[in-house]
Amino acid sequence: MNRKSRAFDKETFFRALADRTRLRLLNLLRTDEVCVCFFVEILKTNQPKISRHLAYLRRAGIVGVRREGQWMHYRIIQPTDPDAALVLGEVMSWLAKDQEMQHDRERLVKVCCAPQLPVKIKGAPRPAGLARTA
Amino acid sequence: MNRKSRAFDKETFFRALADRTRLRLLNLLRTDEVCVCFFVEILKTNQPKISRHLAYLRRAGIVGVRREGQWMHYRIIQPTDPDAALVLGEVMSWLAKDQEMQHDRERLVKVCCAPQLPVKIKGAPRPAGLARTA
DNA sequence: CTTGTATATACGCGTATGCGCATGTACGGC
DNA sequence: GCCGTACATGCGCATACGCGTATATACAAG
Repeated sequence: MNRKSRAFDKETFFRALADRTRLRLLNLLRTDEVCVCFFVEILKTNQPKISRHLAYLRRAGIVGVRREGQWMHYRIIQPTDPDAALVLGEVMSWLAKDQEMQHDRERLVKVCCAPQLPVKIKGAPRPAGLARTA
Repeated sequence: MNRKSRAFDKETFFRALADRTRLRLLNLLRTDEVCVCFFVEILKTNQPKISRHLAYLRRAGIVGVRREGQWMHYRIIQPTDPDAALVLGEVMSWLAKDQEMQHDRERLVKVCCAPQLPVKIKGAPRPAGLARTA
């Protein structure tokens, strides 16, 4: 094996997509990197749950992370396997048509574009280019 | 709900793809309908295992069945959700590039085009248009 | 109606998965 | 050094999954 695992694991890839919470996370990542605390706020769940699902997506080679101080910014990355990347692209477009997914994104825009962030994430760095993608 | 379930279940769909045995079954179905007994022969496993995985794929809306006497012919069907159909198409092309999958198909061609079928499936109806797709 | 073949399903088991809760780790500010 | 915040991970539990074995169902032939 090289730095990456030798053959892209299709089972792990699809299993990563086979969970509603993970699909909702991916949907929120469609256009921006997003900080963990926003996921917690938008999906209205506890933080360990979010972190574990993000870790799963990371192990599957679907998302990457960037640290900024104490905040972790997650983003979608191109899977090493180009066919996986193709499939993932289709999946993302699919998600964009889902009603619950659209609702999630509206909430994300509303929260992070508001003049005041909610108390629980008062200092968090906001996603960059959201408003026009709703 | 109508005849079909109202909203296509993405979780079930992806979970159906998150298993190597099921991916191998789909790969063997890429160009033809195939009878259960051939799966048992090609994947070299027991029959209940095959039937259960096929049932899973059927519940996920990915394959359909046709009865011919005592034989059951499985085939890939278009998922009711057009985006699922798109994704499935990409996945099938992806499988076509996988080495183990290619090997499976070679074995299928070799078995079903041989002058004599193996003893265990001596009377089984063979898939139709295989030889040129190998 | 009985037997044989092809396929589906029930059962029991070991293991994996997702969860909430508690704790560990990494960073910033003092 | 200390403490507080953001995030990750360990633990215990309930549930789901895949498996092999045994059994049930559906059809064909006699």
